[in-house]
Order: sequence, then structure tokens, then C-alpha cells
Amino acid sequence: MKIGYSSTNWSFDCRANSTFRIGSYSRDRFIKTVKGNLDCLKKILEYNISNDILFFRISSDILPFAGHSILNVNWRREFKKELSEIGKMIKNGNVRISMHPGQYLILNSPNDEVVRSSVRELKWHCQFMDAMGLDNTAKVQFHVGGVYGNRSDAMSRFVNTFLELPNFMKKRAVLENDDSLYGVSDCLLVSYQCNVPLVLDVFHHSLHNAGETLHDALLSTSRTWGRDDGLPMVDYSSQEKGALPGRHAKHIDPKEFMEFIKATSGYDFDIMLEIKDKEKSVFTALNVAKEIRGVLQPSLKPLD
DNA sequence: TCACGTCAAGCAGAT
DNA sequence: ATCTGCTTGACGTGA
Repeated sequence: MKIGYSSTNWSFDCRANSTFRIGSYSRDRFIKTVKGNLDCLKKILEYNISNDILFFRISSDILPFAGHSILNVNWRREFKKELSEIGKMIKNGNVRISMHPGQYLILNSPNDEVVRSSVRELKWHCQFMDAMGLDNTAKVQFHVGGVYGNRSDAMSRFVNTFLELPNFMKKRAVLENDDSLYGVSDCLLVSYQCNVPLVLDVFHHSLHNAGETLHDALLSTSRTWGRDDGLPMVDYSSQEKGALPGRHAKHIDPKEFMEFIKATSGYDFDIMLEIKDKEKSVFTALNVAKEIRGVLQPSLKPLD
């Protein structure tokens, strides 16, 4: 079991997700921004490794507008050295990486242009991971998409589009249940047809489900992960008290998390915390998990 | 330096 | 018809 956080480390004054407005796009602006992002990513990874935080979700803003037609920089060539170095840090540190492109990646849209841009978006995320030399346990997660008034048609469109994707994209892709349209049971149907692993979002599942228990959901999603895919990934967050249902908490609730860790004692998986205060909540969660489960995963420090 | 309107893109549900 | 949330606040103009 590894526990991680996404995008930003609030202990640092650097950001690995700096971006800019498309109106201020230039070659130079892109290169400067990405250079800053990659430098900061290195710092975050060093910090994470020395603190036994071995799971990290890299923001899609690491390469701003990478899927947009405005882009005229060959970032794989431009940042070859940096990407390869970061990849070695990740490998040497026993770190797991995920990415989660935004709400505009919709493979099942009835609009062809939306599908094409979604494929471009997925493509660069996969190329980015490939450029770092990451193994097949590094994943790009996204949702099934919209319903468009006909769920089974919408699911078929997803399957058809997905099966046409090249292998380097298929092997990185993982689906995640969302909080209103496609729950675990829907995602499982798609998962079986596409042979795509399924991330269980515990919080979404609590808001939108077909009556399955947490145990059912964890068992069925865990089975979608093949040997090369690594441990199943689970997204976890708490409800912000007093806010509308669905609002993520600012800090993890240690008691709730302990209940979760106890309730899932028969399973091993990696947990991505989707909680506002980032690394702070990870420290709390790691302490809880170690208390219940003992030693988790050691980080492997680089040799030199 | 700060406030605050806006940010590439889609979709569904609430108001 | 318009607003909100999504995975995430931050960019950037104007004062």
C-alpha cells in the first residue's frame, strides 16, 4: 500500500502545475513554464521519497496546452534529458505515478471533434509517461463520459473508440467511477469489454452506487487489475462537513480513514487522497495506515 | 501589490 | 436560460 496526493505540495513555494492563458502562448513561454514545472516536480519527488510518500498524481498542467493545436514545441525532444532524469528518480525511489486529465476527455461523445481532441489529450499524457520511461503501473485515469439520453449507446461508443486506440494508450488508460453518471457497476461492464482496469473512487461510490457495499466494489474493481498493471488504485476523500454533498474536505478525517483502513483489511491497493491540504493529509493517513497495517512500502533511495 | 473576473474544451443537473 | 461542479486554483488586467 502506498498513499499519495495530487498536483501541488503546499510546503513548497514552487509549482509543478504553472500554466498561462492561451492568448499569451508563445514557444518561449511554453518552454519556460515547462522547465519551471519539471524543476519543481523534481523537488516534490525528492521531498516525497524522503518522506515515504510513494504515490503522486502529476497535474495535467505540467505541459500546458500539450493537446492543443496551438502547440509548436517538440517537448519530447526539448526536455528529453529532464524527463529521463525524472523517470530515473521515480524508478529508483519506488514511486508510483498517475495522471487525471480533465472533464474534456470524453471518448464517448457523439461529437467526432470532441472524440478526436479527447484522443489527442489522452495521447500526450501517455507519451509523457513513456518519455519518462515509466513502467505499466503508471496510469492515466478518466471517466466514461456522458449519457446523451441513451446509456447503452453511450457505453458502446466508449468501447468502440477505446478498442481502436493504439496499444501504448490502452495499456496506460484506467477508468474511474464518477459521482453521478457511471457508477462501479456501469464501469465494470465497460471494463470487461475493453479489458481496462477500474479505479475505485470511494467517495464517488458513496454518492452514486447500485447498492453494492464497499467490500463488493473493492473486490470487483480489484479484479480488473492485471499483473502488469500494479496494485489497484483507489481514490479517497472525505466529505467537507456542513457543505453540500460531494464537496471535498480540507483535511482528512483520521477516524473515518481508520474505519476505511480497517474495513478493507483483506485488500492491498494504492490510495490517492483527493483532499485540499495535500501532503499534510498524507502524513496523517500514513500514520493511521501504519498503525493498523504495520510497515507499508519502503522507498528505495537512489544509489548515488 | 492586490482584487477579482476569467480561464481551451463538455456535460448534466439544479436553479 | 443560466449557473455550478468536475481533478486543481491561478493567470493577468486594471487600479
